[in-house]
Amino acid sequence: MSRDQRADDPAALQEALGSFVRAFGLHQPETTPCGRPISVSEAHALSELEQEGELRQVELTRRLRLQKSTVSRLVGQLSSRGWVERAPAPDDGRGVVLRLTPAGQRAARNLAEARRERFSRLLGSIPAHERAGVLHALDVMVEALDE
Amino acid sequence: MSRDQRADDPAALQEALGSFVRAFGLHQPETTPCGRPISVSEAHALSELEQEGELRQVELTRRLRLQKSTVSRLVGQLSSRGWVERAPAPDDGRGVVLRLTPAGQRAARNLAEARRERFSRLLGSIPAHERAGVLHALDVMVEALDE
DNA sequence: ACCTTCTGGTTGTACGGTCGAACCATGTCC
DNA sequence: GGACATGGTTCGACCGTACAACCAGAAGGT
Repeated sequence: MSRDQRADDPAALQEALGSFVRAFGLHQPETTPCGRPISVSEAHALSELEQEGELRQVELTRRLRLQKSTVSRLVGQLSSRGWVERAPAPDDGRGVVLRLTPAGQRAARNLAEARRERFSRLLGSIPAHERAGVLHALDVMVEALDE
Repeated sequence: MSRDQRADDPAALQEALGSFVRAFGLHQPETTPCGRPISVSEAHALSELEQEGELRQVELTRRLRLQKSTVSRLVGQLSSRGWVERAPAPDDGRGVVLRLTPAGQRAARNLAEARRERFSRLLGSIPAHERAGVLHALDVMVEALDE
């Protein structure tokens, strides 16, 4: 099948993506694909917080694309694990600022390490000269999905 | 961070993939990304059955990467919607052979159509000069996963 | 033949992530 | 200052999934 024909057959893309999602275990969101006893959403939250240092809860909601109620509970779980601190936002009396505790930073690093191993294997299966293109393509798709 | 550094960092891949999964709404498995009142797993099951015509239940379990109990219930739901028929396997007294009913075939076609539209819109949001690259990147990833 | 083990399916139970709605407090705008 | 919008929390419900127990049929060895 030629390249142009494939571009006109979006179902093939869905097929491939569906297989990918299942192969990665993403259909079971309560365990991370890396085998850690932590949910996918929690892992993403940890990752965002580690990267940003501080994050407004509403911003986390936006990035995770969840309802605010869900994020509230999610943060509550992370907090009761001792991984996240909530502080009142200095510039907005309604807001909450989230930050990782030292224990949370350790957890995030451990998680990142497990993730790194898992994805190293996947990345290793991608020819080196294709890697940048794959990453760029995923960025492009996310951007497209936001419109 | 330069492009090459990023390309060799598995965390970047995870980042990109995580964003994509969330942007696509896959973190909410009880509604299909196409906005249909049908779960992602049901959609996949329908798709597999449409493609294969007939499928042993155990084979569906394998393809969907679910537990057999989950698939049993899943099939029960599709059956009570009148979309799937169960018949005893001719060569194995334990087995169950699944097949789409006419209504199920219609549902599968409708679903495929909705999916097509969704992906067409997605493709439409991707700058034309990026499309070939994105399609190619997806191919590469699927290939990498099959190893 | 018989016993054991494996395999495909079903049912019961529990868990957990997500949403929507109701509600409160605070910010914003006319 | 009143109306509306925004950030968070809590409550209730839904649903997909796993695990375990169980049953029935197949497979293989003695």
